[in-house]
Amino acid sequence: MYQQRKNHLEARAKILKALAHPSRLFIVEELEKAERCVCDLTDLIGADVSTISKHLSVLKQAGIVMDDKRGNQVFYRLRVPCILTFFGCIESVLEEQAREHSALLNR
Amino acid sequence: MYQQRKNHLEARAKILKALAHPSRLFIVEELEKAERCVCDLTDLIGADVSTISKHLSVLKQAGIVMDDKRGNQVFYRLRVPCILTFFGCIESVLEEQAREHSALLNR
DNA sequence: TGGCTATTTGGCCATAATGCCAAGTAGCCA
DNA sequence: TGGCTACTTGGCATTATGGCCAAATAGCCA
Repeated sequence: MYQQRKNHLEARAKILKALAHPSRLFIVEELEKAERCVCDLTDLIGADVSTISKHLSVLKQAGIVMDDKRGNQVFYRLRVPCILTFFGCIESVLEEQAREHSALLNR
Repeated sequence: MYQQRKNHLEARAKILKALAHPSRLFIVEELEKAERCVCDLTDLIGADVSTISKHLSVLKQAGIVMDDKRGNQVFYRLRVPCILTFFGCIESVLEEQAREHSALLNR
């Protein structure tokens, strides 16, 4: 595997890794609707604030979200608009799995 | 967070997690071109066969690839055709990062 | 300034992921 | 059958992740 390709794959993997957590997916879905402060997301998810803050840091690190401090709140929003279409593919994996599963049941 | 939504997010996260590794991304890209046996992928990636086999098992577990034993070789191929468009979005995250980076440099 | 709220960071523990080697399984072919 | 190749699985060490609590930081407002 050439080094350049390897670097590229690592960069992609990093982004996918950042998305690969239920709470972070939830955050991304919420941010598709509107920007949110950490406190909103914390309430919605129901984990410790520090946990949510760390999730947001992972998403920010990966370039998926950006933050904006206003007063003593920090608002987060998506940096890129395409995450939705992105998920379309994951859905089709899930549907395929469902089909497979029901095919097994109906045998 | 409702239980149903939580389950759905967990299912999505599982798929993303399966993709979130350089070698597994490489495998998916190779399988976009054509089916491959484990030995081909092992040569291309240059890790231990057992490592590749485990990566393939992760992808299979996630419903991304399927296998087909022919003779004493096992051929893998993609189960879903959309992975490419999927990556388009990751690319735009990467491009955005690059823009950001060069903006910082040129300041 | 002091107290309050919002957020981040450090520390710690439990659990999961990665990768190698070694051992096991399965199919071919002489 | 025996030996070879292809692959998978178990075991183990190392490292990364996820979550909480506690402490630190930052901005408001009285």
